[in-house]
Amino acid sequence: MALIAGPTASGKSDCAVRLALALAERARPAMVINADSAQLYADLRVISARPSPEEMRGVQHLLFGTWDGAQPCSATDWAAAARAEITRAHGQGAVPILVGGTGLYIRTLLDGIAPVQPIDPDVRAAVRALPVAEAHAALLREDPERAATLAPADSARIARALEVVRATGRPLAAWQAERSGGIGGQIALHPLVLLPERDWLYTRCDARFTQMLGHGAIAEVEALLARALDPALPVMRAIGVAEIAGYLRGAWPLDQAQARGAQATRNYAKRQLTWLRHQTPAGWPRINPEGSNPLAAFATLLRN
RNA sequence: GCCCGGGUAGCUCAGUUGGUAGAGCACGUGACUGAAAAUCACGGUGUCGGCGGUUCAAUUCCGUCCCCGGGCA
Repeated sequence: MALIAGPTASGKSDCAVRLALALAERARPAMVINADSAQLYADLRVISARPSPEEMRGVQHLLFGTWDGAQPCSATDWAAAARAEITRAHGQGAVPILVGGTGLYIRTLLDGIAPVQPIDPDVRAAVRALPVAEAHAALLREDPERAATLAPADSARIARALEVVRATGRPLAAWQAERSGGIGGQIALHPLVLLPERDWLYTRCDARFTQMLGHGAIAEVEALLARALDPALPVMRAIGVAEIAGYLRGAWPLDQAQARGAQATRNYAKRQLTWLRHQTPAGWPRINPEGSNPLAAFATLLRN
């Protein structure tokens, strides 16, 4: 299995397609599997920069736009879906090529994750309805050990820790002592991390968001808003949704929406770079995609 | 030309009854175990428009000049 990880706008989709075509030339079928938490959703074609049929160049692409926005996709959900596709590819003698920028998804697939059972929806709803300060206070009582390790403003992690103790009766740390579901030990992994230079990447982030606005992003967000989904859902929090929604409701002009969207894209790209630099095994090769040939990193895979 | 208001961090602005300054955002660095395009933590931003004067000490007071906005002519 090949893995191409990189921040937004780093050109990783194109790398994946080129690798797939190179493999096909050597009579080895290959398919691209999405490891991006936004490109997964059917509602986010333009705004997530999902590759177009032309960009796919005849290479089979899986898990792109296959998830309905009304349904949140957790890291475990994605890992299960990816595992199934990888198994099927291997069964066909094909090489799966994972592409994406969602570090937690990739880590969950390879290393597994704490086997916490699904949380009771009522418990989850109650916890998420709490203001952070109250949730933190509750966590100090119910799981003081975990509370001590979290910043009092870290709403997402505090809510997670709290829903886990409440729904399972065990603190999160107890669950996290174990990891399950990882396939990293069972596959031959050929990873590549794209670490572009900052200015180059930011310029591309800006250009990309501007381009989206001219290619149907506004209509796409309009259609998404018309579904009247829970604003807390992952689809609703994708970059560009809030920015364009503000324009549609008249809160700010289009150029503002563009500036905000580009800004959010850059901020996100920075977070991804930090993740990729430090959360990824040191042994994984890293390259600057600007001006270097990514296929060189897959020499052994292409030789076999 | 005259009268107001304003010139402080990359941006928007606060502030100092005279002891060389601060928020948000941007930016940088980092964290990351079932929402991760999420959620956080930390960090420095600096000729306080220029030049003079008063003062032990001026970003702050005074003078003058420049620039921006508004009004009057």
